[in-house]
Amino acid sequence: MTVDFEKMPKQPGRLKIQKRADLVTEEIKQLITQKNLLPGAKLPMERELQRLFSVSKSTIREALKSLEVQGLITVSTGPTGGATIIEVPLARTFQLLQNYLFFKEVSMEDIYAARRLLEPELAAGSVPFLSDEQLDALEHNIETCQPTSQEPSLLVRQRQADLDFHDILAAANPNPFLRFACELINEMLRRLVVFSTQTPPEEHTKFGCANVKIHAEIAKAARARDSERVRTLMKAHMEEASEYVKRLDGRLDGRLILDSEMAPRLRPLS
Amino acid sequence: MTVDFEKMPKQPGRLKIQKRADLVTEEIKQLITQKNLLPGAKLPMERELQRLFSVSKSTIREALKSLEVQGLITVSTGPTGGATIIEVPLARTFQLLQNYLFFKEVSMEDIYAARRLLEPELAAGSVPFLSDEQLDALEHNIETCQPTSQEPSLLVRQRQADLDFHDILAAANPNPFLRFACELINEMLRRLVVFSTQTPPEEHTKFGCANVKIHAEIAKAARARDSERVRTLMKAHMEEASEYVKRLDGRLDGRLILDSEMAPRLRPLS
DNA sequence: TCATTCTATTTATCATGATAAACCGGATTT
DNA sequence: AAATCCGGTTTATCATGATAAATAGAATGA
Repeated sequence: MTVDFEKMPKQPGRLKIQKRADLVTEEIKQLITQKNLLPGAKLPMERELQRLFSVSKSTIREALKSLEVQGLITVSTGPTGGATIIEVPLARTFQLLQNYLFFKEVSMEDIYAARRLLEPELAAGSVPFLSDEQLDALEHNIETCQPTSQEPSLLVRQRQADLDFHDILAAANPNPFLRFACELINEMLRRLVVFSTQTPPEEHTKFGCANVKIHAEIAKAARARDSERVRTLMKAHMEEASEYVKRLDGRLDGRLILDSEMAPRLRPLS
Repeated sequence: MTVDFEKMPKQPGRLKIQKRADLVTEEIKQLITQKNLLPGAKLPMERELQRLFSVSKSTIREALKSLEVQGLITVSTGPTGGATIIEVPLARTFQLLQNYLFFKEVSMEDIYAARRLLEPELAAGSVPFLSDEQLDALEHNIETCQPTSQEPSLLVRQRQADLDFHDILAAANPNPFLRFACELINEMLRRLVVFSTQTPPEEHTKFGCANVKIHAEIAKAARARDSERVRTLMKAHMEEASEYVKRLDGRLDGRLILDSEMAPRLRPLS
């Protein structure tokens, strides 16, 4: 169990010497993989981990911090406290991914190029798996989305609710990878899209109305379990939305996402 | 600049009290966003950061470790050492993403469902931007892929090279989001696919031959700058590959990716 | 029964070194 | 000119507490 700290003094080759904390992090990861530790399982307490890997307090704390940042554990105080394995939260993954995209200058067109391809397939694939509650939620969401006012804050809320519709569909899809991709796109649109303040609010309202209309059709087709119609409608929806966003001068706000922004993410669904 | 450490003693609401190290991490991130610090820029040295945020050595070290794990900085020793901002490496992002997918049981079909949608569009979009070097690389890659032997290790290498073909195409695409999605898929296939040892090697060879054949056609169409033909060919390629992988009983090895596995990732292309 | 208080446990953060290792740049030697 | 050595700087890791805060569970009281 103890780590073999072979540090060759001058390794001119590729692999750089890892820090002890990173080695310990890897050891713990291997432990998780090998012993098939599931979310909820607890790691030994700090003092024991120190003994286990023969490292000091600071080193084990850095290793735990690493795992915490990666979203693999949470650490709590008190008796029965310590590190608990958790399923990596989607929000955390999104944040880490956003770090990557921060340096890339992703445009709205870039996102929609992928969204156009994925969403129709996602929606069609979800249809057979939509529960009655989810179908209700889709219909209820449409009501919430009904554009009534042109107040700026309401327009933002409306766009949020609009994305919730797509998240409900995503939640029902059995393909975790496709689901993740679409949830990621939704999250990016939700958090990073900013519209030019110059565009007239009427345009926004028109956009909202168009969305509500096609969402209603999609919900109806979903209720009828007509996957192919859902696919067709969603395809049209994506084309249309893509055009609107372009006209409304939607841009992505390129910035790093902070943990503190992630907290209020707790929508009713999953 | 100093952090306001308002810790309300009992906040029954949602947002949990963040640790100092995490607050400092956020402060530094905001610094990066606000001052538009580019890769290569250096943060102040540890001692100064301690003063700047009024925290102890351990806390600032945890904050820096957090940023390091997120791939936003590297830390080096010596004079002119300290934290340097870097572009988040793709490999790091892939690793963090794999942490998320580790708990999700993604199947081969799941990956290919997305790949079928994305790859044809990616390839078509890359065609106008392929440099002569990249076109050469595509053609050269086909030669390397030529299945000659049925030795197991060679079969693995062949599959790797096969994926390199797709990475070359991805590298030329101007859409960073689409590019990332496809590179991620390639990386997952490269690292996590395991085939049943029972399937006869002839099948693998047949798979390899089919790939070489269609790759050659794609390369030819790319050389002719025929985007639409590339799209059509790639679509067929994806359908075919999907079938082969199913027949060869390809599975995804669900495990956590370790940093030490990431080191040898340095292919010739960007 | 239910709510409150107490207490032991464990992490969070700070403090303060000490030693080792890596590293840049300049001086020295070959 | 090139290789080597050396000194000062900075991080890496360890050591060893001390105090504070959170928490689970037991003890207590209405």
